[in-house]
Amino acid sequence: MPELPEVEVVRAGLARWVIGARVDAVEVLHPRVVRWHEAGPVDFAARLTGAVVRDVARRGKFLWIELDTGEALLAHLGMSGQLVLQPPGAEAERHLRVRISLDDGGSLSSEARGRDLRFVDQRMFGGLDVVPLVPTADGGPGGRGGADPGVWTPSGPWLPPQVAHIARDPLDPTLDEKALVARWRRRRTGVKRALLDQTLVSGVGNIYADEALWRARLHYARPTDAMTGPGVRRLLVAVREVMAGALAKGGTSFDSLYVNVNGESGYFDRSLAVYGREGLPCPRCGTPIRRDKFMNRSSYYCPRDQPRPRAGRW
DNA sequence: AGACCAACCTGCTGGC
DNA sequence: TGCCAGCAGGTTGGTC
Repeated sequence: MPELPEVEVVRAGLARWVIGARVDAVEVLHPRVVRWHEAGPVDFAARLTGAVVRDVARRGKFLWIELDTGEALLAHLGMSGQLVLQPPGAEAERHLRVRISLDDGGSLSSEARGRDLRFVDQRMFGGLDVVPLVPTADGGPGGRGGADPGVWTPSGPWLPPQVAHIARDPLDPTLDEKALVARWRRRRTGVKRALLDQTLVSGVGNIYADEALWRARLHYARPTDAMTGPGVRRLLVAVREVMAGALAKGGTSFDSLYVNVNGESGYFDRSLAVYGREGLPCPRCGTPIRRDKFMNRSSYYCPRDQPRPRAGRW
């Protein structure tokens, strides 16, 4: 479900409300959600209990809460995960998996005082872990530490080991665009596969890939190695435009499965040009949007603006 | 090394 | 009403 804009909205919400809070108690209601923590749920809870939140960082679709213990609570939302703040007495969500009780010691704003941080996840493709933060060669998380969505306030030069292979995202000012373009053109694959490859550029998922390809007027199967440098850069501009637009509207929600930390939906779904719009007119030319099965999922595109690839450089 | 796909889960919708 | 196929915003690990 959540792609970069949705994860960033969650990260910023957490940064706003939980920095300075102390973990009072941890309850793991479904062990599968902490399956990445090899030492098990009891150790998971013990490592968190008593820790104080220092910052909230992100790279691609991974986010982590930095703790004063030198470790971090790492989270990935998978397809259906949510991190929400609730009053402790609030009724348990149907798919509540982990409850983390926070105690602010009186230092937080009243809205966050004595809240639960809850991990809710229907399908459990997502999960939580408690991990060490290790120094990295590439100089920092690439995530954003501020409370405003997308505002660049870099955290320290360390990462959870599980995140080391994830590339920087298109909105990251320290993204090495020249190197990305070079890697992109060396790939021998289709342009949508490349967009979805988190080790090449991170944060792009099925929705924003289709939307960016529509903006750039590219068919999903266009070969990466036939693209020119300016062609790759044009596509990156389109990705940035779509993501920035989504961020400004609080992300994309088709239903209650995607919400921010306060349980509110974003409304970028109203701005989507092609995703989920099979048969509806292309906003640019009116041609009915088509849906193809591709990579075991759906690809939406305008058959007129995004014709199937032909030979030649572009 | 790089490309590609099945598997991991639950729940909802639509067709028969 | 029931059953079943198909589908959903992601990542991983395995094969080739």
